[in-house]
Amino acid sequence: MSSETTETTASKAAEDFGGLRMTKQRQVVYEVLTDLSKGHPTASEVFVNAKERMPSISLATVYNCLETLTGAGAVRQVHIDREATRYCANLQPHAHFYCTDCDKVFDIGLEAGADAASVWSLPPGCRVEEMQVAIRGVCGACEKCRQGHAA
Amino acid sequence: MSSETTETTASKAAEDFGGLRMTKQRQVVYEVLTDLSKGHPTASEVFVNAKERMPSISLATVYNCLETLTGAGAVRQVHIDREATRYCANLQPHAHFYCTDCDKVFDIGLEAGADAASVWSLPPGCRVEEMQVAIRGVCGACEKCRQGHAA
DNA sequence: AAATAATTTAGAACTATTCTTAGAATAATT
DNA sequence: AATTATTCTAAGAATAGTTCTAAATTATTT
Ligand SMILES: [Mn+2]
Ligand SMILES: [Mn+2]
Ligand SMILES: [Zn+2]
Ligand SMILES: [Zn+2]
Repeated sequence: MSSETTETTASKAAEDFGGLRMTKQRQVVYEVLTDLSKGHPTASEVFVNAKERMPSISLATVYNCLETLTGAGAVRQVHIDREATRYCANLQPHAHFYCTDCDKVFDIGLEAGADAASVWSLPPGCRVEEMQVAIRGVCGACEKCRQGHAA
Repeated sequence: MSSETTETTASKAAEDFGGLRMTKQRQVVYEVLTDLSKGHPTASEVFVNAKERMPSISLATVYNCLETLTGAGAVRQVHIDREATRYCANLQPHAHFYCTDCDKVFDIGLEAGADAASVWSLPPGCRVEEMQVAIRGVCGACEKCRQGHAA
């Protein structure tokens, strides 16, 4: 994952994203994302975590960095309804499952060999650039918990 | 446009959505939606059109009606990134294609016999309640237009 | 009709995000 | 190294979409 000669494992990857200048704050934001990626944090959540690592950083900078990293393709935005944008460092094609009970967001991988677009009858001549799949429901843990309460 | 004994074909359907009280303004909002459904209008766009049919209607009421109709399942919200919520009266399961060139939103039907969730490896035990599929790209018309310019 | 409940209206308030501007940091050039 | 040009950050103002509030209107029940 490193590109130069000496690299600590912490300040890894992140530097070769389309000739992006990797500033300290971008590094920090990116690291927060890779660390919390499974949590799909919002900008404010990233801000809280980034501030622990770099107390001087501002919310505006976090927004700037997130936008820059998104533009560079290092990070992806996740939209669930019209809630605050969440961020995800998982670049594999995947869907998002939002549990309406615990408010958590889970990555859902593609079935082996499947193509996400294949089930949709897209009109000929159009060019697909991106696909966002948001599934809302109740996750396994919460579903089990519910059955405990009732029944 | 009447509500009493005689019913025009225009003021159809809309009244039996889960015992919803079909007020004049809900009727108007619903009719705007069925008329402009293919356009996937935003709340403000619905407002503009509703005002033509009922000049007294307010934006707040349009929001209220849209929420009520959504709750009753008469209408569906469409979320494209974090842009303004759009509304769609097409209740068939379908995806949305958003053209980044002309800003239009198109309904994309399921491939015959296909199941939208089947390509995703959902964890066992979870319950799916809704699925929003947003595809962004360039539509056929705009793509053709582009080829005309360049090349 | 009177009382009660639901709905609409107009505008204020709210929230996530974007924009603006000035100054600090960094890079490139001399 | 000093100068210049460029990029980046910080702080707060501005914006857009939406939700909330309270009063007025309309519908329903008693
Ligand atoms: Mn993800
Ligand atoms: Mn639609
Ligand atoms: Zn859950
Ligand atoms: Zn187009």
